[in-house]
Amino acid sequence: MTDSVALDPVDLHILRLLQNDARTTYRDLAAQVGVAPSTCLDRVTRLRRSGVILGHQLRLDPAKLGRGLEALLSVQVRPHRRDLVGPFVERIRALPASLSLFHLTGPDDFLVHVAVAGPADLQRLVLDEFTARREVARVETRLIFQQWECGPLLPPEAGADGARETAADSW
Amino acid sequence: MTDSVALDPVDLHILRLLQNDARTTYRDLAAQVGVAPSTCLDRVTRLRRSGVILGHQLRLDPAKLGRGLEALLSVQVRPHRRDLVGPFVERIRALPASLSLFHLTGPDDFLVHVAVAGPADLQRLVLDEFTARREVARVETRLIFQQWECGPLLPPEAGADGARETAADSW
DNA sequence: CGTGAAAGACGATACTC
DNA sequence: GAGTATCGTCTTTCACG
Repeated sequence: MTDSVALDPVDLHILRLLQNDARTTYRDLAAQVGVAPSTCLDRVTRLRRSGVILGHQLRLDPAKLGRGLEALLSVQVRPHRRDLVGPFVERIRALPASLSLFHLTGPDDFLVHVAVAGPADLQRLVLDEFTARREVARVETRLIFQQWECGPLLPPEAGADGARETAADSW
Repeated sequence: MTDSVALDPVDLHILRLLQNDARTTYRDLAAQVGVAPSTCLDRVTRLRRSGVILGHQLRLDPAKLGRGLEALLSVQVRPHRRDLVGPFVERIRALPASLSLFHLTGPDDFLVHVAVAGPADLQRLVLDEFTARREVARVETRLIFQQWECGPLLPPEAGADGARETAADSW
């Protein structure tokens, strides 16, 4: 289930192109990769079935939707027990302001990425939805100035090596 | 540019459906929304031009690509000057391990979401790409146990209200 | 601004090497 | 596993309401 999947250069090329534009047609894909369209379709189908491709997502601009202020909330849930954590997670996920939620190691248990209309909404969110809950011991709010998506996700060995295995040298 | 865009119920319905599956055909979209396929195409084209829809992205499973370990790195860049911050951002974005990068308020200036093969790679990443740089004053590493994507992003007033304006009451 | 039909393009399958 | 041909379906355009 969580096993790494064997990917050949054709798969990688396809993935790289699809990450630039997930709506590229199989014809264009085939032309750029240098194989037949049916091969592309076959590869993509296989990648979907094997779970490498989880789905297609629409990227929206929060600011254009009237959510110009984004923030990260570090949250301590105490006591950190399953019967409190489960409902907490579901509650946070259901908030319209929530974009994504992380369960982390370290002093703060959760990190919540939220998008709101402005400072007043953020204050209301923190007070009404977080600190108002008994299991929330602490909330630390950090505003997001700017945000960057990074290069396409590719296997570690993709590039030009294969020499290192588990990085057991370099000491 | 960063202005909020006026969206009618048809736009919102389309956005909600496309966020579930960005590859829904205009035909299915039309059937569910209750308008003609060509109208759907027109709306989506308009939403792309107005910048509400930034693009279509492929969601991949990092674990299936041999990147089973994800982490968040809080980074202090000191001194926090433009001539140091700019190159730092570009360097981090270019790392294969980087997924996304945030510039934040608070004691830690940046948060980096990374995906690596395992603990050894994470250690190497922190030592070679972060603490080795002179402008990086501090790095705090937190592992990601689990991660959730939250509900579709929609305008604040979408739902059932319109009563609150700037939340100036409730005190 | 939305609709409906027509033309071109695309995705998916079957067949062949 | 990869390429070619084909059919059914979808996307996209355009004139019209």
